Amino acid sequence: MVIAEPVRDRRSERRESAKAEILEAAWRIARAEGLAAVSLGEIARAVGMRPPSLYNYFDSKNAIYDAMFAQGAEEFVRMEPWDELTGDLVHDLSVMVHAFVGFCAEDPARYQLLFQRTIPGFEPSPESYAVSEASLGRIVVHLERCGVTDPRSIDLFTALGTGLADQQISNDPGGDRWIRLIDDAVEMFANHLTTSTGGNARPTPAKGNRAT
Amino acid sequence: MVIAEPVRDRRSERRESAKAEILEAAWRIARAEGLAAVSLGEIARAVGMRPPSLYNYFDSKNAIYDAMFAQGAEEFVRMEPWDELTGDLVHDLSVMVHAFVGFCAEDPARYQLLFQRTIPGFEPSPESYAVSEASLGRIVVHLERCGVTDPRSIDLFTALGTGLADQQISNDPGGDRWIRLIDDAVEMFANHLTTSTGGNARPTPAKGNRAT
DNA sequence: CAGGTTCTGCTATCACCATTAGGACTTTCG
DNA sequence: CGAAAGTCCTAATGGTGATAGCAGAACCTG
Repeated sequence: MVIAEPVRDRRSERRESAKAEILEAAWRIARAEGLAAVSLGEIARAVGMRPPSLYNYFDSKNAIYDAMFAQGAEEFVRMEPWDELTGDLVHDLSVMVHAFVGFCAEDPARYQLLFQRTIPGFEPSPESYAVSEASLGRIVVHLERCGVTDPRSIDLFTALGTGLADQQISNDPGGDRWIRLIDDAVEMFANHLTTSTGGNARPTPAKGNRAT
Repeated sequence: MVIAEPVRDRRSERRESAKAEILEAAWRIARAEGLAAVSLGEIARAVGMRPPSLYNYFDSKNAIYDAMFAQGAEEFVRMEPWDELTGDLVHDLSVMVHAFVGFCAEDPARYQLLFQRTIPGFEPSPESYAVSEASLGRIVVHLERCGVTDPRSIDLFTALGTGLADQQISNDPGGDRWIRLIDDAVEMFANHLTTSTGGNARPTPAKGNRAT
C-alpha cells in the first residue's frame, strides 16, 4: 500500500519543491527590496522561468503572498517558547515579549506581511489567518494562566508588545534600542497588574505548567 | 506694491486651488480604498482630467504622496494640544497620548502615510519629514519638561503610544477599545517612572508651562 | 512500443499603471 | 496684434498582473 504510486509521488514531489523554490525566491526579494517590490517577473527570473509559468504553481500573485503568510504564521507558531515558561508572571511575560519582538525584528518583511495589512489587494486566506490568530490566542491563554484575566490588561499587554516591536523595526532596524527596554516594560506592566484597581494578578502562581 | 501683479496672482490662485482639488480627491480615494489604491487615473477622473494632465501640477505620483505627507504633518503639528498641558505629569501624558492616538485613529490612511513606511517607492521629502519629526520632538521636549529625561523612559513612552494607536487601528477601527486604555496606560507608565531604579520623575513639577 | 492524457513551459495578448513627447488651444503680457 | 506662458489633450513607452492557447515532455495504459 505504501509503494502504490511512486510516480505520482515523484511528480508531486517535484511540484512541491518547485513551489518551495518560488517562495524562497519571493522571500529573498521581499527581504532585499521590500515586500511590495516583489514582482512575478523578478521571481520568474530568479527561478529560471517566464512570468506566466508561475501560474502553474500559484493561482495569482496574492496566492504567493498567502503562501508566504502561511509560512510566516507557521514559523510564528513554532517560535513561541512554551518550553521556557515557568508560570512565574514576570519571567513568562519577559520570555513572551522577547520572543515576539525578536520574531518581528528578525524579519521585517515577514512582520509587515503578518501583522500589518499593507499589501494593496491582499488578505490572508481564513485558514492561514486562523493559524496566526491561534498563536496569539495561545499567548492570551498563557496570560490568563498567569492570572491576567482582565481583558483590558490583556489588550494593554498586546499594545505594549506591538509598540515595542513597531518602534524597534521602524526606528532602529537591526539594533536593539527597544529590545533592551523589554524587561523594563514587563516590570512596569507587572507592577500595574498588582496595583491597579480591577487588579487580578497572582504575583507567583502555581509553578509548573502544561503547554498547549 | 501690493496691487502690482493681480493677473499673475489670479493665475497662481487657480493653480493652487487645482492642486488642492487634486489632493482632496487623492485623500478621498485613499480613505475609501486604501492608500496604495490611489492611482492617477482615478484622481484624474475625480477632478475631470486625463491622467497626464496631473503632471502640470505634480512632478510624479510620489510628489502627490509627498504633498499629502506634508499636509498630514501640518495637521499633526496643529493637532497637538499644547494649550491643554498643565505641567502635571499624569495629566499631560494623558493629554498627549489621547491626542496622538486620536489623531492616528481618526484617519488610518493618514496614519499609514505618516508613520508607516509602506508605499513602495515613496519617501517623504526632507522638509516634509522635518515637520513631522519636529512635532514628535516637541512631545519629547515636553516630556523632559515634565521631568522625564531618561532616554529609555522616553523610548518606552513612544512605544506605548504607538502600540496603542497601532492596535486601535488594526484591531478595532472606528471603535475605542484601546483608546479606553490610555489613562490606564499612562498611570502605569507614571508609576513606573516614580518607582524605577534609574528613576527621574517629579510627581508634580512646577505648574504652568510655556508652549513651543 | 503506440495511444491518449496530464503536466509544464512557452509566446502572444490584454488591461491597467506611471510617465513622456508633442501638438492644439486659451490666457496673459508687451 | 503677436509672442510667451500655461493648460489640457492624444499618442506612445515600458512596466505590471493575468489569460489564452499551443508545443513538447512526462506519464500511464493498452
